[in-house]
Amino acid sequence: MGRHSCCYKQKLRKGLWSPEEDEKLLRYITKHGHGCWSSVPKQAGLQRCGKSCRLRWINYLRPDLKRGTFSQQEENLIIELHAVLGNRWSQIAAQLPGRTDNEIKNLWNSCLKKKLRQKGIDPSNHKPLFQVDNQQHKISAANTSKNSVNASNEVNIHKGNDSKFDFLSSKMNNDNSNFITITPTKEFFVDSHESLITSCSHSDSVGYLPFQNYDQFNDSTFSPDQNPPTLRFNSEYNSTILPAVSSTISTTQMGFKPCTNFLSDTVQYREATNTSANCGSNSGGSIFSWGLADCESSYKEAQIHSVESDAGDIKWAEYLDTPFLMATTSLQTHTSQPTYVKAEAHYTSDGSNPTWDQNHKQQKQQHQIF
DNA sequence: AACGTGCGCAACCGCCCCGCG
DNA sequence: GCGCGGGGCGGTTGCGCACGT
Repeated sequence: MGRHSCCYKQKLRKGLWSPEEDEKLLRYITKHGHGCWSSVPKQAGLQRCGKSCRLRWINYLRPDLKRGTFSQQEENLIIELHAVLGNRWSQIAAQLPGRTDNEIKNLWNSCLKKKLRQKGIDPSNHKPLFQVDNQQHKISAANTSKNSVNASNEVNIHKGNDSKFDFLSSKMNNDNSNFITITPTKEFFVDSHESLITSCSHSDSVGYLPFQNYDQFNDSTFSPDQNPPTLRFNSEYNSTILPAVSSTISTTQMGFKPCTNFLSDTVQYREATNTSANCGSNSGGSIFSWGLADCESSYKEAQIHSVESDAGDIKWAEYLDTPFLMATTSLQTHTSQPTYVKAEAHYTSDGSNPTWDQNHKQQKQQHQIF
């Protein structure tokens, strides 16, 4: 642990790299590749430690690096990814071609955190700052609850003051259980644009229902070729979402919608998702894939089917590795039968618009999702 | 012009993980 | 199983620049 042995060696330069050093390192790696980093400085004739060389190469000399300021799309994407991945800068950077983890980390610490706070968002958990107080309130309520609810089913509910949401009524159950019953007074959506239910299961991520941005709330009827797809829960359900309170995180799994979209105004958000789509196509999938669900391009087929396993069984890694969008949420009906919905959006690199899989109608009937 | 302040960025530090002997 | 070294990552620092007073 601690310092690497190379750092103890004498006469090793530290600090800023000179153009001559850059030139030496660049020339060496271009010709020989880096191989074992610890041997690079010696071979390249540099008075640096291997780690320093590696860092310099990765963060500055690499030929595929993108220079210049971050675009709005990139910033939005970083925010969304951070909501999912937390401070896993290398994983975030992996989704932004030409950007380094260091660059993204710097941007986050110097700029994005500030922006989020200005928008009233806690950058550490992507929740509205005022919700922290509410959350504490709910935790107290939870402590009095007799019910024990699997964390994998937890979801926080934030009902904004926005009058647009009077189609939903919610109340705490009278029996002190930690449920909030949501009774849609008209059709109740899980919408790929607005994410009525959102969030992710990542350990540090906090999910909630971002009701703040419902300008585009879509109450149109679902159509197979609707673009983008909209998931809608049957209005006949008086749905209970489990549970209303959580001491830590919400883990209802909703892969296709990171919980940060409300940060951006609609235009920005659409731009961001389009970027995701493009990147997803370029990278052949991975984490961008679920972002594709929000996009209006780049994925071709989509299908909805139920998930047999518990929501908690769905590993976050699946979101990261799968080439598909996966949107999973749990919704417990009055019959106490959880309904898990998993949406997969298959995309292709040709940028064509998505279409729903042909059998989705049958599936939606079977599971009474729509 | 001089000074103070804030900010962005490059680089370092410290730790963890993993492979190897 | 253990120690060591390399690679990698996230957190932090400090330099240099821009800007305001």
